[in-house]
Amino acid sequence: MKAYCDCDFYDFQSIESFWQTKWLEHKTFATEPISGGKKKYYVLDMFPYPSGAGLHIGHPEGYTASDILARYKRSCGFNVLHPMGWDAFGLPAEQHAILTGQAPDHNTTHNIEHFRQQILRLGFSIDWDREINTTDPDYYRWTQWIFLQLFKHGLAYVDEKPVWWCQELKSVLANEEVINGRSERGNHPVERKNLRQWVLRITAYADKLLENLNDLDWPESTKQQQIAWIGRSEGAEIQFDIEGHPDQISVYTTRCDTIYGTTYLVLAPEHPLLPKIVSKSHRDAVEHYITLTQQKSDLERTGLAKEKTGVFTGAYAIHPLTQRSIPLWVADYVLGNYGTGAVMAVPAHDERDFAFAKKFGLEIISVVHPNDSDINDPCTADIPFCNDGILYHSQEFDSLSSAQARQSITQHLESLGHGKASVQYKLRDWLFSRQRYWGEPIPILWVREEDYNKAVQLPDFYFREFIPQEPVSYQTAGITWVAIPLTSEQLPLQLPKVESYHPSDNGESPLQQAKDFCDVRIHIRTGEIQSQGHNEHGGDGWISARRETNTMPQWAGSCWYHLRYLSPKNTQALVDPKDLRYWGSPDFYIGGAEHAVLHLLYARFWHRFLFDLDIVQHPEPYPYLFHQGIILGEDGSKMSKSRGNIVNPDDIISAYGADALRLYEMFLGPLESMKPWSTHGIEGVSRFLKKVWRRILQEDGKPQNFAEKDEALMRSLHETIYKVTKDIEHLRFNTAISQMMIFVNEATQSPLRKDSAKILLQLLAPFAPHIAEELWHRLGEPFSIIHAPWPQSDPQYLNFPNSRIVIMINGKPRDEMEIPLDCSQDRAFELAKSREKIRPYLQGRGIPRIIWVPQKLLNLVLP
RNA sequence: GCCCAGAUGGCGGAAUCGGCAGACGCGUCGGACUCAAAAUCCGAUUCUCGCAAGAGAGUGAGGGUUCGACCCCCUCUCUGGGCACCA
Repeated sequence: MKAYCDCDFYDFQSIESFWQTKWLEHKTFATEPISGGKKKYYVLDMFPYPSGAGLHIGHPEGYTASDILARYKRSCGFNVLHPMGWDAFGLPAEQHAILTGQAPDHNTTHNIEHFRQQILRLGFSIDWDREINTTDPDYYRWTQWIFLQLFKHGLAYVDEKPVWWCQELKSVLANEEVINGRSERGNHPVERKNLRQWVLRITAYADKLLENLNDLDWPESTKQQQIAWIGRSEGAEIQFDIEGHPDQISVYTTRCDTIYGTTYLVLAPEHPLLPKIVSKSHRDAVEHYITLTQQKSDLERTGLAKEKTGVFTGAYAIHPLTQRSIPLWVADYVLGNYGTGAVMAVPAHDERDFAFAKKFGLEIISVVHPNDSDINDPCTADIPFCNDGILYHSQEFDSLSSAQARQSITQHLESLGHGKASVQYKLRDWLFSRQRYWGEPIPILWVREEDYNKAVQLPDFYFREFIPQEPVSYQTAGITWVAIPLTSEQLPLQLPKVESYHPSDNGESPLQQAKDFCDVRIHIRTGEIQSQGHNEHGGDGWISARRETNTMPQWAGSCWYHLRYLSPKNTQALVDPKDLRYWGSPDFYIGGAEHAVLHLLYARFWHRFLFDLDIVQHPEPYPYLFHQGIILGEDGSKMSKSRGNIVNPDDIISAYGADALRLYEMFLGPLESMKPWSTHGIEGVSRFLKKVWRRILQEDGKPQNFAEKDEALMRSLHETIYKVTKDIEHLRFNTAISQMMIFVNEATQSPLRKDSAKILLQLLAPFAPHIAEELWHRLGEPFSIIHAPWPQSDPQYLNFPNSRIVIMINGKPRDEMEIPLDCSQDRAFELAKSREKIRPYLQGRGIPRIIWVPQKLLNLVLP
């Protein structure tokens, strides 16, 4: 086999495919055994969803950045793990299946193959032996296993609640998947629907997820988004008695300092007490209003048109501190699923209450005024005073600050048995089931309650392994069904074959069609599962069961994939503890900012849960996270089919080569910024690569006759080593490339030693690995360039005896001079005074004030 | 409305412990090579005035601090992202 590609010009096509083949055959980027004792470095990319459209131009951006780091760290002597895999469950493959009738796994396999080929063409230093695929039963077996652990610990339950339903996708969606009343995928309208759903109790982790954010080295904006999404607020729950009624209304408020300004209460239309307390004369109006609200889409209800609506219930509550009677209203500006679904309205100090009170002519009482101004009459003001201030009209709490009053009033209410401090979150539990085919089957069997109760009494009940303390159950058609989890040995629960992938309109999954799969009988002592259709067994120990037919959402597989890369083939555990101890957390995690509250929140939740189970050692999955910026179209707008400004990576690779594409995406600008693509721009880096080629090889492809000495280049070379190294460490790839361009420009006009040329190739190798590897071998060096130790800059070439300083007059640069490094201020002034350009400024002007910054500047400030 | 990020030549972007603004690349202009073109190489390129030497202005707008501000402070405008009746 050839040692290198052996073309006489820079034939990037042949060179790139030559080295890609060689790297693959030699497993050049396979991790070393963990027993080797080397320090580890784990570089993780957000793995792609293998869509039918193939790689887009944004993929190589993040992947090149991580690859530069991976290659650099290898040269620095680290044992590097840089894996790749496929997040392959999800709607598009299923929609393709519906259109073509082909099984989704068929299409998925095809797409993965395409993605892999495209990624291979970019020359990333990936350990392909660790490739994972979330749709592989050997992978999703462990996704199901983690679900069962959640189930066992009471964190997975079934609920029948209004949920987001997308008629177009024929599936429910999580809160996080609904954007402005439309589906995150496909931008279809969504509506509320009551359905039985699996839900994960992520709210139980709200505080942990919030607190741990402090310890993460993440982009601040992403942390802020998660903080906002979790939406913790501290306040008080306050109980209001109802006139002539035994029940109490509990409200939640963060402003209990304004309680003396409460002039009415508002219940959400969904509030369970509403039908009980509404007065006879108002019943029709209230019922009509509730119906009206239910017909409204959520967009109408919470959308931009925020005209307040509502009706009086005819009932009155009693203010717990003043004993005043205050009217009870129902209005849809109060949400049923936040807080207690009821609020105390303080129109003087809340914009929404103010607007409502104005519209319906309700009373406005001001009880807080600003620290530093007179009291305005809030009844005539245009806007309420919503800031903290000083209390008045508040009995014994007058003249307290809002913050003091919140404490005192909460305590006072508590002593009266009318309230207590309370913490609320915006975060809702994670809706975890989908009525789709192409997802992980939920490994649950449903049995009748009476069968369940008998079974759990048995000492040898087979399914005890993942049983929760409180059974999970639901009722339908008068029958109560209880969930029985599969055991570890029964995983993976594989997707059954079905005739049609069409979802139904009624929220049933396509798995429902697979009768043999759904209708089974189980043996409660042996765990044996049979389909109902054949082998009529009957008899002792057998009970009939129905499979859960919902599947998991796409986010499930990506919640723990960072762990599977560590032991991708392990059949005993999701990750081998020995591998986990060695590799730990990813040292670098890069991906798009669009996952700020989806994948990144869900994965933190699952990982933290695994931490609490003692399965992982670090509470957070991704201690260090980076978002690459979006690459826009040449016109500066987002790339899209409709704009016709999409740049296809395959075309670029064919025209300029993978090295040029990699280099260009890194040269475009800071990694984290949004930046527009430019076809002219890539020609610039392509020229640079050709220039490197010509500086190292003659026209016949043989090495140049290198110089014996290149002292003149030494400073530039060592500055380049220094700057490229520092820039890689700080992910400033654009300026690293600039520095290499500067060096090559200088080396083009000056003698160059072979050793210096080799250093240049090493610095270039992480960015443009194919050309670097090719030239490296033409200079007679052994395979592979990444095994050569990273060059060190020699300080003797960076320090000079003299410094060039700027002389300024009144802050304006007028001259410069070279002086010794240790030059004193007086000496510098003497030298400056006598200079021709400076002398005229000083004549007849008295003694200047001198600003002296050693080694930088001398500023003479004239009186 | 609220939160976060940003605004620098014709274009992408450099330069932030407060110390020569415009590195590097693109584009443009001029030149070399060529019969010619491509490729390559050399030079110029923030704006205004000037033949030049040089002078003045200049980092979204306005103010402030400082000997000195793209950088720090205040106010505003615009752009991108997120949240949005969460009491």
